[in-house]
Amino acid sequence: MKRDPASTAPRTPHPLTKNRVAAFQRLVLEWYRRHSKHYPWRETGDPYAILVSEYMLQQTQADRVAEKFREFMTAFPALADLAGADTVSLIARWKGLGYNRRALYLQRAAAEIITSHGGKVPQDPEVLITLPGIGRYTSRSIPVFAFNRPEVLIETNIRTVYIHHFFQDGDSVSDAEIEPLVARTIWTKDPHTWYSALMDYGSHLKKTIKDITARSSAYKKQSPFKGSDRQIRGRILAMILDHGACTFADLTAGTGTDPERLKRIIDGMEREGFLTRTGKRYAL
DNA sequence: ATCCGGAAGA
DNA sequence: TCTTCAGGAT
Repeated sequence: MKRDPASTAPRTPHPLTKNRVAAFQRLVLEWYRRHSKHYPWRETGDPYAILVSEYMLQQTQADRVAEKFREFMTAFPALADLAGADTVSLIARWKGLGYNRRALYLQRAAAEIITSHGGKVPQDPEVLITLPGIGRYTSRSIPVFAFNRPEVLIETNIRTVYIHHFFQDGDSVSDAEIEPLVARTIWTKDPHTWYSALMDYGSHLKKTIKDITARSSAYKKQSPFKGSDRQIRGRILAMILDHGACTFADLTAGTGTDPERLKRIIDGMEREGFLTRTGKRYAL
């Protein structure tokens, strides 16, 4: 059933009374008490570790991040280790997670934290959002999970919970509609636990019930990966990781890409800081 | 509104 | 084979 976009009538059927808030919190927390998953970033009090995990978790399944996170933290145990790392070992440790420029952003953020914030991960979302690779969501998720601050968080799993519970028959539900509900229902006694519970529960709902996320206005279908520029970019990075510096001819042959297109892609990667050209060879 | 990865489940 | 993923930058 489609909702009239011009309608401004609230579609939440009942006002969010204290009793209803408490009941919702009990439901989520009780579910979490029985089904909580354990992740390495839930066992640390180190804000740097939370920072790393939040970058890795952007658009990458938590179950897939867990092992990569452990390896990454072993390779770069502290902020300074990451800030001083060479690009090869950085990208090598990131390999498999996808969206590799998150690794570049993360390293630049680490450097900025050292040079401009006294080596301490900032607690204020308005400060965090100035760092590269940190947007609306991550600027709040770091304060929640590193400092247990009661910020308002909305991501795909949380969205799923609120759409399922408060917009039963709603279609194209916007984040603007969800946000006040999230704000009103935060379990302020322990925001870290609260949002962990919401995320695990939302993940479970998505596996159980079909197409909840499709009812969000934030829902978009992705463009195909096969044959895309980002597939070529992945191949370029893999080649250089495996063989070291490569010539343009190496890359055309190795990636099976016509020169004109490859040139355009390489130029982009140079601008982003993935590649440096010395003479005829491209390296990380 | 598009682009950015690549693994994993269906 | 198709879909999704603890989003962000341009």
